Amino acid sequence: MELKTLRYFVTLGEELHFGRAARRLHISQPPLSRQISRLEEEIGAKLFYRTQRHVELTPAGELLQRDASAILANVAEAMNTARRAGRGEVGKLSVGFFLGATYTLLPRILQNFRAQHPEVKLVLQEMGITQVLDAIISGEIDVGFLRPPSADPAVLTEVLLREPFVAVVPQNSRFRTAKSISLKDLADEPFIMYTPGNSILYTQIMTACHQAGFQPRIVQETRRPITMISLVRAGAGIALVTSSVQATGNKGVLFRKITGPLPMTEIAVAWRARNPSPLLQSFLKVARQAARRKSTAT
Amino acid sequence: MELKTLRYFVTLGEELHFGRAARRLHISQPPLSRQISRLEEEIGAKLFYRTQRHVELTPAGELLQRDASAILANVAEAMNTARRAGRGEVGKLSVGFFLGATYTLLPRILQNFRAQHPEVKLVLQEMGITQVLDAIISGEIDVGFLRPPSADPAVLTEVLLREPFVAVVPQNSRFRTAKSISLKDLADEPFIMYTPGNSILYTQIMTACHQAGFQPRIVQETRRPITMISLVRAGAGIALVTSSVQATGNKGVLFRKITGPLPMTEIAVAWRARNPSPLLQSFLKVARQAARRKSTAT
DNA sequence: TTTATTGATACATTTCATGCATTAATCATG
DNA sequence: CATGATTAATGCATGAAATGTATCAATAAA
Repeated sequence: MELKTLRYFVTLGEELHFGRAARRLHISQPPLSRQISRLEEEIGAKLFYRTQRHVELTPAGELLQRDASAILANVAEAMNTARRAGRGEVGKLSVGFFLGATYTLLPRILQNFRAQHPEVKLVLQEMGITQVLDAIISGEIDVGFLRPPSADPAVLTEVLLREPFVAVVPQNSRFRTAKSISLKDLADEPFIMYTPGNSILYTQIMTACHQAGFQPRIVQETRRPITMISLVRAGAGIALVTSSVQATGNKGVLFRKITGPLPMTEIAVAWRARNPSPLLQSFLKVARQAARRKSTAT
Repeated sequence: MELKTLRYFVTLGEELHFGRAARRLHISQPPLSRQISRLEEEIGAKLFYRTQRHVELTPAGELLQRDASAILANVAEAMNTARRAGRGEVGKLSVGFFLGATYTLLPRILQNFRAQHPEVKLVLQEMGITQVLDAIISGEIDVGFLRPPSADPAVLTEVLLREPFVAVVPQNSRFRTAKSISLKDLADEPFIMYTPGNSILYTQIMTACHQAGFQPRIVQETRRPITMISLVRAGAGIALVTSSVQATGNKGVLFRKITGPLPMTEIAVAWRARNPSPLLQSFLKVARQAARRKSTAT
């Protein structure tokens, strides 16, 4: 049983005339006759009542006519779906990310990607930076956001965003009139700090303070920048956070630029090497575009 | 796009190994490679990631895999349905009948037919005898029940049942002790009669009375034997009905055999000549069987 | 480095649908 | 009633397309 036969059958079922049907199919009449009778033989039932003057569908033919049309439509649709999937227009993409990517970068990327690929299902998972790397390697996610460096050679990374640290100070702070703050001016301030565990930021800040010649006095530790800001607002001390955190709102606190030895922190997108999925490529393209626009905007 | 190609694709998608898949398909490996790449070309997207060591489905391939399996299953099912329809095991059959067939004959036929062909949809329509004939000719129904004769040569009929008339008399009738009644004994009784219009029974009864030497005194006319019985019960007169009407129940009235010139009435099944539908043939077969058993039972 | 495995390619072969010519059967027309 | 036209089926030669055998290229394992 081949689709060609079904197409012949459906056309003949519509025309009910071997000559006309053959013409519509761009073949001559004899092969159509042959194919139809071969089909009838294969099914083991007459599909057309035919005299030399009249062609009509049998009950069996009528049933098959309906089914065959549906099948042909399904085939066409399946091919179309596969074609679009090949161009990265449909499918599923799993994305893993750490908290720091959620402030400005990720929302923009997701928004653009959804606009360009409305039929792609995005599966989003928040996780720690190290978990992002593991998930990429294990194949649990197709693409992830993390802070470089990532050691694994099977994972490719590309820095999307470089952002400075900013100081978070209370509204009544002595820094409230300053446009920027030198890092060593903070030497005597109580610090609200990232948890040392899985945060590269902790290392960056501690190193920078060391270079500036002091050891920060840490009064509180937390993973979440939002919590830091709340604590600053409550007067517990000052904090250093990445610039993008400002996007979450700044009621009750002030953000100030930092001068001194603090490096920029980086957010990178990462994916499994040898993953030629067109969806992944599309996603990376959108991510790069969004990052470019974001960078200029900052 | 042909089903053969889809079958190759599905098998390869299951095996993920050209050699094994080819073996399962009873072909050698090269044609499989060719067919798959031809399919990829046609769709315009890679369906497998393949190195010389590993074969894996692409996202597009995975989608098509699902669709293709479903399509192949649908094709198999469609062929099966058509095959069974060819044997008269599935489909639709429209049956038209007149009131008189509904007492004993039709229920038995339908019950047997439904038991033997559970997947055949029966469309039932009650109509007058003349309408049955018209509906057969027009193709509105496939098979009908009527009282012969039917004039049309395009319609074949076959008598299924011959039944006598019986007299319906009130319980307090002077005939209550009689085992049978001679037709001419009814000469002075008030008659409850079929409507002359479309009832052959009217003609039969009137003719018989005439032969018996009297003109019945008609006090009431109705189409429905049930109504006649009600009227008899109410004391309006006596009636002559076909024997099978007794099956509807006889509370309050008595049924008595008639002797005399009254002929049997016939119920026939009728169908369009040149209707080779296997369903029709099955139905006729069941009808004949049911009629034979019914006849002996009466 | 060697050997085995696996998918792709080259070419001859076979299979099978197709087209042309013709036949048989039915319907319309004079 | 006979003739011609129409339509589906059949016979036969042709051609296209899939198949099989042999082979190559690339990778992984020993």
